[in-house]
Amino acid sequence: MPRESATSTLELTERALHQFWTHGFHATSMDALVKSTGVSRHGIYAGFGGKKQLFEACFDRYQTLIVTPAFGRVEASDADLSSIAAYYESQIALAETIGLPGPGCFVANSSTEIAPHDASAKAKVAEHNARLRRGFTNALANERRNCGALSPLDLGALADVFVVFTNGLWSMSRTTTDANDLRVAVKTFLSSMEGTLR
Amino acid sequence: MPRESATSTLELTERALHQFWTHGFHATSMDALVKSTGVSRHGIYAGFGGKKQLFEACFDRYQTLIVTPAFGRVEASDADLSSIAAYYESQIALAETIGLPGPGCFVANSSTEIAPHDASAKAKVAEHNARLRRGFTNALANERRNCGALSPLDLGALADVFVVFTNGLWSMSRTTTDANDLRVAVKTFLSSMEGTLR
DNA sequence: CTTGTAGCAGAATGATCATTCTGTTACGAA
DNA sequence: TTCGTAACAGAATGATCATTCTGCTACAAG
Repeated sequence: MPRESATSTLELTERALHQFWTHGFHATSMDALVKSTGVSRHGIYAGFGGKKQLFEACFDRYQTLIVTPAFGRVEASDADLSSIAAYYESQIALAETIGLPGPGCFVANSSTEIAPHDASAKAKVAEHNARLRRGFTNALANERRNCGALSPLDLGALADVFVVFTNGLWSMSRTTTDANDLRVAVKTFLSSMEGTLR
Repeated sequence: MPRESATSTLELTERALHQFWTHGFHATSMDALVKSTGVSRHGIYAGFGGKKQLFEACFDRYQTLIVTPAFGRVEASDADLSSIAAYYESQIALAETIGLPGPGCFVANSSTEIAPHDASAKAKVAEHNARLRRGFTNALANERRNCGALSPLDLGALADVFVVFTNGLWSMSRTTTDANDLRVAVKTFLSSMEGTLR
């Protein structure tokens, strides 16, 4: 319930994203969007065309607002396992700030709620997972080079394990009340993976 | 669209479960339930009280119909890591039979779609995850005993990693088209975990 | 001030959908 | 056959909600 209304398209999608993220697509009424963005129905329809289009615009907003700031370090050319650890920590800290149990991952949520019956949402989810996979592969390759391991490990397969774990982690953050549980799971997982890379 | 209508309460919930599982709660109309179960609105309301209650009954049905047959082996007193592998394989094979991308896990789906705004659904999801955790802890304890490892490993933390991975796996099965990707992720994950247990 | 325009609030519209209601049918018991 | 009952199909109800529409307001340009 912002005091001021959104003054730009970017700010509008940001506020809409917050609604969709925490309540889901179906449970977010047009009325709730009008109230939370401070923008009139007229403004929303003129700017986006409808609820569905506004929802889709939120995907891109989520990438730049949430994913990139946290996951960017994993995609950096000098990223390694510690970058992945930092990524998880920043997301857990964020979830903690918002309050646990949290809203999880907007993309993963959309994947279960919308994607089964919507091709464009499905494509956006697939693209997001591909991004994660690329980033993890990058960091894992660096890590392996750094520690001088030479075994012919399938980094792609390992990256997939990270993608699966990541999806599961945000899924768990929707029911967990204690951020420490998430931290312990991450720590345990990462030290196992570290052992595997050696 | 069954030719015959459901003749028992159990059969009714089974068919309703299929609808809710594949389409979600919101996207399953009362009309769809009437058509797919072959039971009249009157019958559904007389037997359950409403859509919501029917949905809740599906949780228990899912446990006995899907979870227990597959996860029971992990809960057996002689379970070990191979039981966990068999569990994953049976669920992947099931998803393959239904067709990928599949409906994922009914409980996890409900966790994102319903649980945020429904206490009873939230409790059922938490209970399910606790069940997974207990089962994995059991199998991991056996595995460690069998291979004679003595290091003071936190099995609970390791079990949590398995719970997270499991949630992530079913989440991925909603977008993946190739069951082999899931199998590779499982295989890679399990061999890492095996190394950790030694 | 006047006029034009952009954006607003909130009322109408129309669709969808859970729930309830109404008649009808099938069928077993007497 | 004749009740009585149970369950059916599908129409009415009422609520919710996305979308559209209708005036109104604020304000900038002249």
